[in-house]
Amino acid sequence: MEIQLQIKMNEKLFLRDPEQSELGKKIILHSIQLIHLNGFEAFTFKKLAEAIGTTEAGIYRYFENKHRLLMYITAWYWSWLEYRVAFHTHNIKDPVVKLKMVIKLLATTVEDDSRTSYVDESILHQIIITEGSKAYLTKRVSEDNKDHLFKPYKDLCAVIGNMILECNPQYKYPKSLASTIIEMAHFQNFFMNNLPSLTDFGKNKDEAEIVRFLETLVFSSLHSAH
Amino acid sequence: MEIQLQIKMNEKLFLRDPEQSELGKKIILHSIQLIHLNGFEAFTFKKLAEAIGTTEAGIYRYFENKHRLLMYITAWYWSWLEYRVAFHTHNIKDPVVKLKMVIKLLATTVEDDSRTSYVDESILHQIIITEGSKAYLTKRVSEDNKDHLFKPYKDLCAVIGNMILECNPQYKYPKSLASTIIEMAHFQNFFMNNLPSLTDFGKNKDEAEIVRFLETLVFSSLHSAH
DNA sequence: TTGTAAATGATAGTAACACTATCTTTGCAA
DNA sequence: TTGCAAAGATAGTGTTACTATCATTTACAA
Repeated sequence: MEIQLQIKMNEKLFLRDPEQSELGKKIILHSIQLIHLNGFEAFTFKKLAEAIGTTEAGIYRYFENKHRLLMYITAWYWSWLEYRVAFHTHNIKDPVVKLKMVIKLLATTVEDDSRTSYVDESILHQIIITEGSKAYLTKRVSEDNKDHLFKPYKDLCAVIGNMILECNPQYKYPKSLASTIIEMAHFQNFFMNNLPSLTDFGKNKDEAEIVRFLETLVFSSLHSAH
Repeated sequence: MEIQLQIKMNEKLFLRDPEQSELGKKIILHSIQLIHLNGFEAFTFKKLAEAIGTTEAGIYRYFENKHRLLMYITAWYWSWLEYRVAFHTHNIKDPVVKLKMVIKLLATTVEDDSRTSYVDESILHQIIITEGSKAYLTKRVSEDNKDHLFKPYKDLCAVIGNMILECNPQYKYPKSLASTIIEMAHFQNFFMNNLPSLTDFGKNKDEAEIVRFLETLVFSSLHSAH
């Protein structure tokens, strides 16, 4: 049984849909690899074009600029994660169990999903950790937000926020707690690997510890009488 | 009584110490303003030189490149904040009260400190929220870390981590909780103002609510039996 | 089979950016 | 007054971030 997973992306993220052509898929595949290799700052369309075997102009037909490409990639990631969350929490009734699953999905290394041939999810996860927040930490956030370019992130946050409310309908900050879980799942991972003294996981560098930290953080908030 | 506040900076952050000359101080003052105005990506040494009334070459005598200048500014901010934390928690014995003070200092708009003539702290606070994490979200983190360029941030984190342990010596993740407080104080502020649906503060846009959110987050963790 | 349009390839060019080099002037101190 | 560091002035280089144009291939439809 061969299933293809296709994610519908906001059309404002691209000039030409990269999923609709070989060149487009190559752009996604190689940009993820190159950003992972050199970091987003050193990543250029010229290098990307060389890696693919096309020219700069070819890339520009798909993406306005490299920041838009980053936004596309991050949006894709959050959409894919929301799908995974839906899949893995399906049929689970206990909201606590669901929330634990979400934390695990967020904070644990992912394996490449063979149903998406042109995206390597394990590398993607790595670059979202380091580069993901650069998608919105700009002067253009509000404009981009009006074009709904961050919708996948916000949707995921809303899903998690609702689970939090299921756990404790009285809890006052479901959305902020949700965005905290999302961001910290990534930042604690980055710190663990790069600035370990900002975490308590430096010795073992074990993602499972991040999961435990987030679980205590979340569930003591939700169970407390505040 | 006129007191000057001087912060000793790591010498690897600059080529020539900006605090030791008029031009240097102008570079700091105007770079903060320009980054605040246009964002870090659009900020260039040429624009900075024009704003100051000098040339690009003049700036390059002080800072290797604009990323180093950002690192200098953020390091300065964290040092200043650590000083403020020390000042405002001095003579307070109750660690819970101390920790609440820290959260307030982190999450609340600061006023310009008149003892530092060449730094406008209220603008500085704003740019650290948006640009601060770009100082370390790079491929060079580990190298830069070896040169101790993030020491002020790590020191602050350690100070907060110790307060956390004072509150509850059994708590397992003092450093991760500390870095979570620091990052979330800023990110929730950014989200509140730019992507409000990621928070529960969108309506009032009131920093006091961020403080309350962080307090419940922190103290339910510290008081719980986990 | 040919016609047509879309996608791609190939090449060129521009303005801005990120530097580096060099030479001159200024200020101030021994 | 000489000497030296800081700053000013000017120029230049390679790269980046795009835009434009025209030729070639492909795909499918008449």
